[in-house]
Amino acid sequence: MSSDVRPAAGRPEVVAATTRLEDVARALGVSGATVSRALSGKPGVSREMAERVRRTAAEMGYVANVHARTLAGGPTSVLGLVVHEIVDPYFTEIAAAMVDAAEEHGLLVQVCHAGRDPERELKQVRTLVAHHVRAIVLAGSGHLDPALEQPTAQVLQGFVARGGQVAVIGRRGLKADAVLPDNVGAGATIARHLVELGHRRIVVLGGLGGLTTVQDRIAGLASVLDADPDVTWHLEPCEFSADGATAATATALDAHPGTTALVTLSDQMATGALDVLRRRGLRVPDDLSVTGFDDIRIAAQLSPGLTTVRFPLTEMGRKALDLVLRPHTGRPRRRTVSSVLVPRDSTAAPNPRR
Amino acid sequence: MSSDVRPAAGRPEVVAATTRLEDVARALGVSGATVSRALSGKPGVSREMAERVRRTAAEMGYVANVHARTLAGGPTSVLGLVVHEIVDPYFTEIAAAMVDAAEEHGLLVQVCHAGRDPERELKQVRTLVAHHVRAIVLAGSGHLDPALEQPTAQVLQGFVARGGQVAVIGRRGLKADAVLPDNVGAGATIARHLVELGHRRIVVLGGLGGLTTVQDRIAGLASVLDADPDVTWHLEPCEFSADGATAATATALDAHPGTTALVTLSDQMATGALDVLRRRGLRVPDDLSVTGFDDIRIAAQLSPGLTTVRFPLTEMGRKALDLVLRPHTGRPRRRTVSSVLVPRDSTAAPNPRR
DNA sequence: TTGTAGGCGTTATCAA
DNA sequence: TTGATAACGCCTACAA
Repeated sequence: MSSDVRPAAGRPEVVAATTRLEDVARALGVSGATVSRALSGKPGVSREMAERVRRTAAEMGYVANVHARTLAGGPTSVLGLVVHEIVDPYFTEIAAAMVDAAEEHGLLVQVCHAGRDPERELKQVRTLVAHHVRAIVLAGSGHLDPALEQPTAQVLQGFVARGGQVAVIGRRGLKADAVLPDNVGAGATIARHLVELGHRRIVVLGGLGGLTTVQDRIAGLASVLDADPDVTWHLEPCEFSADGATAATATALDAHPGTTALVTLSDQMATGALDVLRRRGLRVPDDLSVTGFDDIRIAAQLSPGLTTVRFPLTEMGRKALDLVLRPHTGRPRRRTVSSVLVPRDSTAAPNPRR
Repeated sequence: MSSDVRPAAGRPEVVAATTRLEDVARALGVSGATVSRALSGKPGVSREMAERVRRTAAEMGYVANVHARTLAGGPTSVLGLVVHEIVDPYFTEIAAAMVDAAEEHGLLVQVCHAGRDPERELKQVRTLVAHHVRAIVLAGSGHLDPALEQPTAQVLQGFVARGGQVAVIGRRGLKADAVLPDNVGAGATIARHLVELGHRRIVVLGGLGGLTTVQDRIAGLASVLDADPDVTWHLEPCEFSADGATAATATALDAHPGTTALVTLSDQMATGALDVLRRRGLRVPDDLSVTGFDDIRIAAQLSPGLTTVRFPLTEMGRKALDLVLRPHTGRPRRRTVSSVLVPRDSTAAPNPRR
């Protein structure tokens, strides 16, 4: 007697067992191989047979077991996405774009949270690899210290070698397909905007954390600010977060009293800075102009509306998915996305009375 | 010769094959069974053996193949989360909490986006079921029309019958473990706050969309407002979104000129309303008080800070994970979470000059 | 305490 | 065009 018979049911089965490939095959009196081929649209099955199989499978409510399929070497329908901070709207918008776009392709996205910790990131990537996801997308700044990226890079390399796809967003250290926001250009844009408004004493919040994004944005700012002999600017060491900005803003205000413009390296940081200014009774932009980066959703809802440089986050997410879904083996492809200045009410010409 | 030997490497392997259980076993000179037991903390392995295995596995960067494990009957390490809108901070915070908490348990979360569309939701749930996720969490309001929920309910029932776990957040129609925000209570809280401030002419934005959350919040508001004979209030039909609020705010202002307080059913809606008021040159709270629901992160960052009722979103996410991870079979468990009034600057006593 | 062997549901490789 | 049959990598009775 075949061992392939489901547990005999003396009484009616309570637990509706999943219908398997075999069940469909037996119902049709054909082999599992045929059903498999028919269902995955592979050649080697007659038109009518394929049709019959499909119909029966549908009637029986058959859904392939993803694990069995993957184990046997079939294609995976899951994508992995690793972000630094899920609650950060910057990543949320990217993630949302990917989840949406993935759905259009019948794919699922596994979201991981690395908290800017290289070790945690490594662990997440390892997990995704173990899940045999079809592709892995890493979103968020890389680290200046290559040693921190090395282990991850190695795991990813193995993943790619085994047919996996990899793409990164906003990360230039890893040798992979990349969607790269022009952070240097964005920095220059912000700096130009402030200089044109007449600001000559500027404080930039940032530099801590060893992130390439931070470095690039600062480099862009410096390229403009350093070129103008009338401008004095200071880099106030600050973590790349709202809380970091809260702390650094207070320090900076005390250390550089003549400042007329405060540049933060992200909209998130700007919210922290605005909080402090409000508590101190300083008016924006009358007393101080403030700027951000990214143009996340809330930038427009803040009051005053935040002047910032927009990166097309949704587009970036979709582009990454696109890269990852269009396999290729040559050298890494790069999609640079540039920023657009979004002037709002948080910047103005410096107040002459100060 | 064992067929279990990896492709002989005449030259150094380029393709780093995944290390398997077997590889770890061989490295230690033990059987796969021992490694399996040691790694999954099962009894039947000596303390020191277990320790050696764990160390070696870690050194070799071994991560179990999820598909093989699941196929062999092991536990699944993936959770499914279906939310209405990923970009909505309400869901983002819940999702973040779940992803984080899941990681602590070595689990991954597959995030799905249903866009408040029952059919799309059904499809997402089906996909998750096909992926044999360990548990499915549905976050977000249910529909007033039970017929819309029925197909999903049925699929979930089959999932549970096969050992799956299900929990919902903020959804009372489905027969499953649930984390239920006290929306009625929150509505009452907001209404009481406004009445106590002295408001007598109030407009509530909401009612469209057929969502239970909306119905409950309105019921809570009504329970207080209707009880006060001095209060006149109107329900302005409005979609449950920021854009909806934008449109409805304009209409409501024109239709009910004497209004002193504008109640929106979510913080998101409040941002839409505030936008309109700002554009119309109306000051909040001097000309009009405005309230929200949920206390999502940006509520505090708006200017004026938004008066709202806080639901502990992070806690709700973790609670749902908790329910889902502590299997049980009896009747559905319910965890009700109550709200707290968060008075900020968007509400004040009505201006007597108006 | 440890090892052996069979099976989980598919896909892929051969034959037929 | 179809059908056996061997992987895929792990878990778990059962044996030792």
